[in-house]
Amino acid sequence: MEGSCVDEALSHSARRQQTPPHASEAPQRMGSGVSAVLDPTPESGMEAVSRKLKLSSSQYKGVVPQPNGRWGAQIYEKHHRVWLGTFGNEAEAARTYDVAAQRFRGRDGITNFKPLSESDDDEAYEFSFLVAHSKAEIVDMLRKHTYHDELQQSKRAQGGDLVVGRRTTPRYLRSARLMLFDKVVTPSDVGKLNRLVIPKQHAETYFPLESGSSVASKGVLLNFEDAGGRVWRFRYSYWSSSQSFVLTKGWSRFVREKKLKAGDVVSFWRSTGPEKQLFIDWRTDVIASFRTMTPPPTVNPVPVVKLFGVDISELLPVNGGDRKRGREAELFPPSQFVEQQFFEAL
DNA sequence: AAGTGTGTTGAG
DNA sequence: TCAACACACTTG
Repeated sequence: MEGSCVDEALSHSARRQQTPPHASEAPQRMGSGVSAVLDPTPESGMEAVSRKLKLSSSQYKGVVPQPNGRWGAQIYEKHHRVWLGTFGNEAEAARTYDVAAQRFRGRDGITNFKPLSESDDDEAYEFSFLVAHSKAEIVDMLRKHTYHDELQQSKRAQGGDLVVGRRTTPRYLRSARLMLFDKVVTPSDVGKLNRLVIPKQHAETYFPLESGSSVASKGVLLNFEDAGGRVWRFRYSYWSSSQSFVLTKGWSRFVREKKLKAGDVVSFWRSTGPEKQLFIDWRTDVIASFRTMTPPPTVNPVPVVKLFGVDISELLPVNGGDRKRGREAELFPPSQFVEQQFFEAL
């Protein structure tokens, strides 16, 4: 079987991109794999013996015709073909390939249709589901045609409501998280102004305030949970004088306690669940720590140990960045950020 | 017999 | 990396 090498570490890097480009349109073509375009004569029994039936190739990537008119799906990795099963219809085989492509090649793997899930949330969820399983497991589901069911089932299993009490929510959320945006903090973001400027485009997209309303000028209080499960509350408002969106009250405390420096990166996340809970995380300025470190520098500033239950500590330098994050690292929740770190580390 | 997936090759 | 093709092997 070719499935033996399937479980190696992910081979390709994935770039973070909100909307991966689609593969070209794939207009439906009916019919079986047997090309009969100009020969509608039904093959009956014996003619097939002498006639060499030409299999019509698939319009879909990763899909190959089978002699009986069905379709096979396959993906290549490391010189080897990984067989993904056979299917009665071409598009189904193509979707199967797509799933494998995402699992094997990351978010930006070329696909026939993806993203199928129209909502970002769904897509984020599906991706975390993929990464949470080994390649072999995914391939197995695909071959047995149970992938979709298992995905749904896992959604259902997660589906329970997270009761948000007055306190912190459970720090280990199972639900997938969607990265909203990163910001490299400027000197003024960590300086005396006690505010963080949210780039306008991101502010309007992710933290909309009714423009001109009193709410906008007075601001609203937003809660963000950090990797350690601690909740930070910031005032978020619009400063008309500078025409900018800012986090004010509460921000300086975050800067102080996290020892944020200019050049560090703050990232914002949102849970994909119905609660739309917000998260904040930060990481050190990779370039700066690269410069100041004495021993062979670590590539990864976040000493993530586990990724969706998969121990990747051997793949990542554990000595971490130059500033400690303590036990927070162990508690770092599943997230696309982690996925990116993971992919990029390989 | 029907269906599946591998061996192999050559193109890109 | 990818699909085309032939055919051995498996399954019902």
